[in-house]
Amino acid sequence: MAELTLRERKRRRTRQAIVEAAVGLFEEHGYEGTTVADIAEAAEIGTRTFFSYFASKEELLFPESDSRLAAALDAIAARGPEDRPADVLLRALRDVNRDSDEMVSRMAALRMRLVRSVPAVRGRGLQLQFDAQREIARHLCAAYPDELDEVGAAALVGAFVGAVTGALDVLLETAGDDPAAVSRRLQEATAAVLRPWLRE
Amino acid sequence: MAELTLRERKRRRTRQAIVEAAVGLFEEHGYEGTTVADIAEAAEIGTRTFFSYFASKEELLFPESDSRLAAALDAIAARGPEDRPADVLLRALRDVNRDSDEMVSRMAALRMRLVRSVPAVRGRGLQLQFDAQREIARHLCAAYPDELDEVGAAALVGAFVGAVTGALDVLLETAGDDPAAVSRRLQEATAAVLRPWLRE
DNA sequence: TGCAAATCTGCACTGAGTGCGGTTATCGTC
DNA sequence: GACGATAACCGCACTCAGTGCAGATTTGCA
Repeated sequence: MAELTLRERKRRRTRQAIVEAAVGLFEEHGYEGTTVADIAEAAEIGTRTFFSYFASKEELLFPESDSRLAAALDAIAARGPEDRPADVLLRALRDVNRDSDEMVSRMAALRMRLVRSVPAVRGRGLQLQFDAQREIARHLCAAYPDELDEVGAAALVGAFVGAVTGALDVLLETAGDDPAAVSRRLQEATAAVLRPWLRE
Repeated sequence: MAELTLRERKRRRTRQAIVEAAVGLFEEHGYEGTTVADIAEAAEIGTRTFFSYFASKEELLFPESDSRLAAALDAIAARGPEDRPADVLLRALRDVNRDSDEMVSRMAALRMRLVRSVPAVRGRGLQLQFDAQREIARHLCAAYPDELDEVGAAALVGAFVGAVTGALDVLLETAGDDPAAVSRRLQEATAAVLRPWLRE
């Protein structure tokens, strides 16, 4: 079943070791207080080798951004015949957030903290999000060729994602760290803002 | 009237020289093909001095982001008694875009091209936009204390800015470089997406 | 004129990231 | 099990962005 060659298994183990070393060091000394050389040493690899696993120091923090995008695309693909584009999008965003109930993980919590505190990490995060948005818009446009053109789809997706991102930003600033409460208030706030679209 | 000390005049002149040198070099060799040392040499200053004018190479490209934010805040401050939050925001976004009819300038055109082609520049641009968004939301919330809480305001602003940004991204990809046409189609697309808010 | 403050700049440094080349480990095959 | 191909590892020397410092120069102001 696990048809993994030794090479691949080893590579995964090393990759995991790098991530764990990095998470530990980031928690201890902060992102900017940790050099790639530190991480490499802790993971027992050469500094040069680090860059054959991750293209940059930031990349380390965004390994599964693809899986969140995939979840959103799945939600579009699995749309029902009654669904309007806005319904599909809202479900997609919920699915993505549900997936991130793995938010309990150390990695995800750390990433969220760093996105909010380290400019370089925030820039990278926003960039990835923006790229994902574009991809989602493309698929949504393809799913509703009669109702949306490319520009309209991009605007719609941008509006939804922007609302969620903006609300989440403020929520994390004010609310405590209780993930359930944050999730609930996020649902409330976005539902309130997006209501004009959903009833009609 | 121009009560500028010699020091300040000189400093402005140098700053302008840096910008012009950089724009020329970026157009000729691309952003990543131009080093800070190249820019400094072309502007006839020491490399070290560059960093006393701009904190980083990217900063060079976003000098007046403050003025666009100010335009948006002005629009909020100048709201009429009949205006709903969404109306104010729409006008704010229009004002910001109108200001950027200085888009004819070399600098702005170059920036737009680089934002779309150079990851580091895009990251920085998105980050500045996000920060501006937060500031706008704060003011909007203060202007409508009965209707918006902080989270709701952030969600609303995020939705509007996200719609415009998403639409503009696709537009610039597909449409030609005619600024008037882009501007018109942008208005159409965002108006279509945001319609649910504006009639009610 | 003269003193204080701001500015300019070279120098030495750190840290991210790349290209190259040699070494070692793994793979598939015989 | 041996063997050639391939992939991974990793040191070295390099480029570039950015910082701290300290000395020289210029400007502001009394």
